[in-house]
Amino acid sequence: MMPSPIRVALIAGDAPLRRACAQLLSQTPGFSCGAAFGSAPSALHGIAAAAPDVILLEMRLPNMSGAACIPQLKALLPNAKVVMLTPTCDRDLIFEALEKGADGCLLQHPPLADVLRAIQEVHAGGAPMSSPIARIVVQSFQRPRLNPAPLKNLTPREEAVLRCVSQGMVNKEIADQLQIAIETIRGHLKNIYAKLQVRSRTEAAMKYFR
Amino acid sequence: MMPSPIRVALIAGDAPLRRACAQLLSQTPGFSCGAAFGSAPSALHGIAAAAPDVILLEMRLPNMSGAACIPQLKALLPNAKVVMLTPTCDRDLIFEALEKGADGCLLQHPPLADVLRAIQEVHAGGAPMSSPIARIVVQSFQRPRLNPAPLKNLTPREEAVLRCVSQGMVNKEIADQLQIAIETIRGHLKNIYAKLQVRSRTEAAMKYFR
DNA sequence: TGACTATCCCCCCATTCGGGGGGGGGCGCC
DNA sequence: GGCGCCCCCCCCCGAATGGGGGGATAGTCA
Repeated sequence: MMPSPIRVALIAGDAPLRRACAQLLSQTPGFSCGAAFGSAPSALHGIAAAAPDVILLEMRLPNMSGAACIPQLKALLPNAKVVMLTPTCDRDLIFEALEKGADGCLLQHPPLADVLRAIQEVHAGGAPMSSPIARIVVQSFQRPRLNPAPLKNLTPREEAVLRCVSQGMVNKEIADQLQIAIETIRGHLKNIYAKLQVRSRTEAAMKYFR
Repeated sequence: MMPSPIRVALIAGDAPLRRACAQLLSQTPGFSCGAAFGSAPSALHGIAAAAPDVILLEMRLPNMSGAACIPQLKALLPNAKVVMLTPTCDRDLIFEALEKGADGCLLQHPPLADVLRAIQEVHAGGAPMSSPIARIVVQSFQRPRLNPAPLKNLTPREEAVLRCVSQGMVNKEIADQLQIAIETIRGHLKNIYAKLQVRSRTEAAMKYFR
């Protein structure tokens, strides 16, 4: 028996892209193109009726960032998955989209065939990303390793103190925890502030946990 | 003309897994299994000689977290790509690996065939991830939006104050910035502490930004 | 040996902070 | 009109904080 096709909605300002996707989806078994919109407002008005499983959303829409309307789409269709189509590998665009709730992110330029696999993948609970985008996303996790560098000149003891500070402990509690005098804590803190170029424990804690 | 095969090194404590991978790699055109190690120390000693393009690294190694030796591997072989094999979708394991510099992350249990595609992908500059892992990674970007929920009971003004606090400002600076009296800041802070169940600005800042 | 650093401890002092009161004005809802 | 909430301002007080000194010990390294 045939599984019911995945209903896909398209939101893209780029008319050729929209037509190409719609045609591809209509012609491929297992997929159906429920609706296609050229702008965010028209999509927000009409998409609920289409009840798509997956929404293909172009990043650059007229008058509006594609990412900006993800929350509204999710509000209308909490179970729909949103796959972004981005023209470039701009980090900010990608991160904005992911933060707003995108479930996947594809480069819209290259082989449209990948779109079909991505739709299946996102519908199955995955998070399809084009290779360069996945790379950017993964690298964003490594960035935090560039930060510890500046605070690597902290001595082990100072780091321990800072860790306590970043947990919200007051000096007395830190002294207690580390089994040293409170005056020592204050001494370490002075050094930490100097090395981190900050003026307060809160600032230091934020630098530590960025 | 035949492109030179991708040289792969294996580091896995799980002997059956290691054997299965090695066999698969040896038998598949375009791949070669340059070396296989059962532990981190043996790998760190012998892997340079193998000069692999891609390193398959099991997360759970005897005596050592697999992620922990990524930096050393990268130091020995700066151009090698590291693909982690994880037995579970444990968020902490995954994030640790990515932070230490892993270039990809696969579930080791299911179809080993994916491994071949992942190796090609990572070698081509991508960041292969199994679906559930990609999903976790993507969701981690949305976490920042899930956090504001608990502190959603903050009034707009309180949130503004807290944002300033989390930037390390002292009360006077906040009062300045928001153009209100310092006493008002202190008032807002009292409410913030009560709502967030904390006792200090540092604790509040950490809750706001964790 | 001396220079250097990490760790630990102590002093003083002005400022800030946290916690406890007390107000007033505005806005929306029942 | 009352009631609750938000935003704003003020008081007091003790404790914590930050910033400035000082010094002791031990280990490393050249």
